[in-house]
Amino acid sequence: MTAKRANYHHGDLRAGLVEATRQLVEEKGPDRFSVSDACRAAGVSTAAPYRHFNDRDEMLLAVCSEGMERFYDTMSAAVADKAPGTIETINDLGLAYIKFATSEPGVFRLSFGIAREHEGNPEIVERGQRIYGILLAQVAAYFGKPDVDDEVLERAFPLWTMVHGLSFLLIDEKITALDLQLDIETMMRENTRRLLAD
Amino acid sequence: MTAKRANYHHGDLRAGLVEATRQLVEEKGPDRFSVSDACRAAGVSTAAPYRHFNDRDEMLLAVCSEGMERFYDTMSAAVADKAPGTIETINDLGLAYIKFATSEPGVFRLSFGIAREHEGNPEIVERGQRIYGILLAQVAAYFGKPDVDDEVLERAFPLWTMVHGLSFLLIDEKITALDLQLDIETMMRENTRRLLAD
DNA sequence: TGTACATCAGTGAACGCGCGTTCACTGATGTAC
DNA sequence: TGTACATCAGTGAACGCGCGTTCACTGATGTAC
Repeated sequence: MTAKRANYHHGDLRAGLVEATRQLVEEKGPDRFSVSDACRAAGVSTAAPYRHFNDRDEMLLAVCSEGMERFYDTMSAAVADKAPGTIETINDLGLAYIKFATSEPGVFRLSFGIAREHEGNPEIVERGQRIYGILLAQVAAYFGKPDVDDEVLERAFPLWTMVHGLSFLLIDEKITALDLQLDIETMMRENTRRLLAD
Repeated sequence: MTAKRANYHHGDLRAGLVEATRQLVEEKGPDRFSVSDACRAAGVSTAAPYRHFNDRDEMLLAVCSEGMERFYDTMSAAVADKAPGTIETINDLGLAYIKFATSEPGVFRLSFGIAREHEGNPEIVERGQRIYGILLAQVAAYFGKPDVDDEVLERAFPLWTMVHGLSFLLIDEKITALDLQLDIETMMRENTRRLLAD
């Protein structure tokens, strides 16, 4: 009874639902997530979310948004305290990208994959830009440029495609399916170097 | 009435349903496809597919399998009649990959993205290997190797990650979302070259 | 400090919907005689 | 060539299910007096 009384008001149901949603997105993928599942996980009635979200999609949006913030923090941390604009630092940034993708594939998909629903959402777009900005700044530093110019954009982009492609190949298990033996770290180091060469 | 009578037996409903499924996969994505939708599109009752498929997933599997065959043909055609093992040919192969992904994003996702359902399906795995084999053969030729050895595997893989990543960035519209101006062909040519250099 | 009251987060039941799949059936077609 | 019959691809109705969302409600909490 005390338990029941204590739970009538949840405390922070919004956060609880976002966390439940995040976990379900990881378990089942963004498309298989259901509001009912999240309610079950959070231990509330199926009507409860509508005090905090307009609809199902807003719940996913919240997970996406928080996920991207976490992604930004991870990426920032990967370059903090390191010599800016070196191949090693840029490579570490790429490895951080891949690590996030493989440790939170559901959130990664939601943020960097199909996002029909959030397409053009300015908050999401802005977060994406800030994350990409970390790479741009490093590549600018590598080429000794004070600003991000066209050359920096041209040289940074292929680095993104490589870690992005590798992330998807890993989380979609293509590498194990094709039974490819490869040392990700070595592969990354060599090819980050190649992509930055002339 | 003639029409009705003519349609009672469909002729080739299996093919009709696969094509309807393929179109729906393109329109809505593999996850939003429904059997009912496909039946509506093919103009048959919802029970009809079960004469040709065991369940919903087998319909998607058929689309995936046929899609991969088409993908293989496209990739083969991209290198046929071209000097094997040159940067240009390898680059053309990459461009063909990207072109397939962008022209049939639904099928591409079904074949090269999340494929939980078809994971480990030997037919699908074999088709994947054959497709990747085209690249491996070209890279072996580039390095003047008679067979695919470890070095070939190491050098081919980053080429795959690049086109794979670029494909997803294109079909998920990350490039337009971040408002990146870039010439795909130039970007590809330069970086295929870089990835094949020492 | 104690009481009355406004607020509003969560309930529980219900809604209409589209889904995947099953079922007994029907009628077009091909084949044997 | 004409007829009887077996085959089996497609029908139409129904099933149980879980979904997203709405609704009038309830009861815990904070605040004014």
